[in-house]
Amino acid sequence: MDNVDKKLISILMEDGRKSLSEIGRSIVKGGMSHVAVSKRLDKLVKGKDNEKPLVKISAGVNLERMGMKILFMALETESFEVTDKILKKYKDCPRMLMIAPVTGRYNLFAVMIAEDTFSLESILGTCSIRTEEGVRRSETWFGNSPAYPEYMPVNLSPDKKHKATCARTCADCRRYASGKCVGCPTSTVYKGTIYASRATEQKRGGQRKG
Amino acid sequence: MDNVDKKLISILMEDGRKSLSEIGRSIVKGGMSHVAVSKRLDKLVKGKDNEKPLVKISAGVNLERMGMKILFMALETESFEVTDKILKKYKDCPRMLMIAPVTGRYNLFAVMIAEDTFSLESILGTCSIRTEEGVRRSETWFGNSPAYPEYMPVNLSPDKKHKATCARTCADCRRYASGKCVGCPTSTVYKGTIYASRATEQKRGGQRKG
DNA sequence: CTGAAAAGGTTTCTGAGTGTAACTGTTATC
DNA sequence: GATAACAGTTACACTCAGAAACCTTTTCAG
Repeated sequence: MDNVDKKLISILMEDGRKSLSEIGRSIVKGGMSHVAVSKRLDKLVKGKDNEKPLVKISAGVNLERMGMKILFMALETESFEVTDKILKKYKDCPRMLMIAPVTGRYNLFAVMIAEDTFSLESILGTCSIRTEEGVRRSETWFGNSPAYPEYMPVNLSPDKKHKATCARTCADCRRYASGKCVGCPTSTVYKGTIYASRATEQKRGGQRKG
Repeated sequence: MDNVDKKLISILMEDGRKSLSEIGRSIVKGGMSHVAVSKRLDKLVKGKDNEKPLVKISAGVNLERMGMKILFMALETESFEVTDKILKKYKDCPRMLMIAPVTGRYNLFAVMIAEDTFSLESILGTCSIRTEEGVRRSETWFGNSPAYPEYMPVNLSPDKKHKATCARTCADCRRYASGKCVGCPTSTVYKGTIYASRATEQKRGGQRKG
C-alpha cells in the first residue's frame, strides 16, 4: 500500500461512488488511466485469498438527522470466554455501533444506539449486554449523536426471519407492552420508524410495472 | 424514508459501488428501473438545500489488518465551552475515530487510534485531549482493533500543508526525538507507514505516460 | 368532490464509464 | 544479464447512468 493507494482511499472516503475515470484524473499529477485505478481498487477491495480485504466501500447513515441517541458502555466480564461469547452474540445486533475488548478498569467496551431515550433505557436495563451472565459490573454514559463521525454504518433493514441475536422476545417484555420501548428491529413486533417496519411502508404514488 | 430506501441503504452497506441497475434487480420483487434507484439515491446522498444528507457512501479501512491500536478516553471538562473547543479542535484529527459529548460520570468520550502502543502512549501522555486546559480528569482504556465494525473511516492521506489541528509540533517533542513516537500524520516529519509518508512512496515498476 | 401538484415509477435514448486483452517500460531477484 | 513480477498504457466492446418525456396514484387546497 503506497501513497497512491492512500490517496485513492482518501478520495473514496469523500465520495465512494466517484467514477474510476474521474478518480484517475485527480489521483496523480497528469492523471492516471481508469484501468490502473480499477486494478488498484480491486486489490484493496477484494484482497488476497483467505485474507480480509483492506478496504470496504459502504453506505453510512447520519445519526443526528435520524435523531439517534447513543450509549457508551464499559463492562467487566469474568473471563475471556464470557467476552468472546458476548462479542459473537452482539456484533450483528443492528443497534451495535462499536464493540471492542480493552484493558484497564474494564475489559469490554460497547457503543450502542436507540431511537429515543426510553428505548435506550430498555436496552440498558432489560435486554442488553449489561444483564448478561458473567458480567460483573458496568458503567454507562448517555449522549446524543456523536460530533464525529457524522456517518456510521447502521443496518436499517435487518433480517426479520431469524431470532434476535440477543435471544430475547419483545412480545413478552413489560417495557415493550407498556409502550416504553419500540422493541427490537429484528423482531416483527418492532414499532419504531428508524429501522424498517410496517410503519414505514411505501404509501405515496408510483407507477407499477405494466 | 420508506422501507425501499432502507433496503437500498442496506444493499449499499454491503457494496457501496454496486451498479444502480443491479440494485434495481434486487431491491424489490419484480425489479425496479435504474432510473428510480438513481432518483432515490440522489435524494438520500444529496439531501435538501441547507440540510445535511442522510446518507454518505464512503471507503472504510480494516483496522485489524492495519495493525491499529485503539484508545477509549472518558473525560470530564470544566464547561460546555471547553467541550466545544475540544470538539472543534480534534474532530479533524486523522487519529480520531469517534468523539461524542455524553452525560454521566464523564461528559466527553473519544476513541482514537495509533500505529503502535508507543505512539498510543504519546497520544495519551503528551499531545492529546487529556492534557488540554479545562480537562479536570480522565480515564482511558487500551485495546486492539475493535471486533465490530471491521471497517472504519480513516483518512490515510491527510493534508500536510496546514498545521496539526492539535497545534503541537513533533519536531520539538522529546518522545518523537527519542524514537518512541512516529509523530503526527499531518506533519511532514511523520515517520510511520500507516498514513501517507515518504516511507510509503511508490518504488516498484510502472510505465509512465508517453 | 374535484382538479392541480407532488411523488414515485416507467421507457427510450445517448454519452460516459468500465472490464478485457494485448502491450510497454521499470524494478527486483536469482 | 535473463526473467518474472509489477505498474501502467491504449484500444475496443459492452454496460451503466443521466436526461427527457410520459404514466399512475396519492395528497391537498379550494
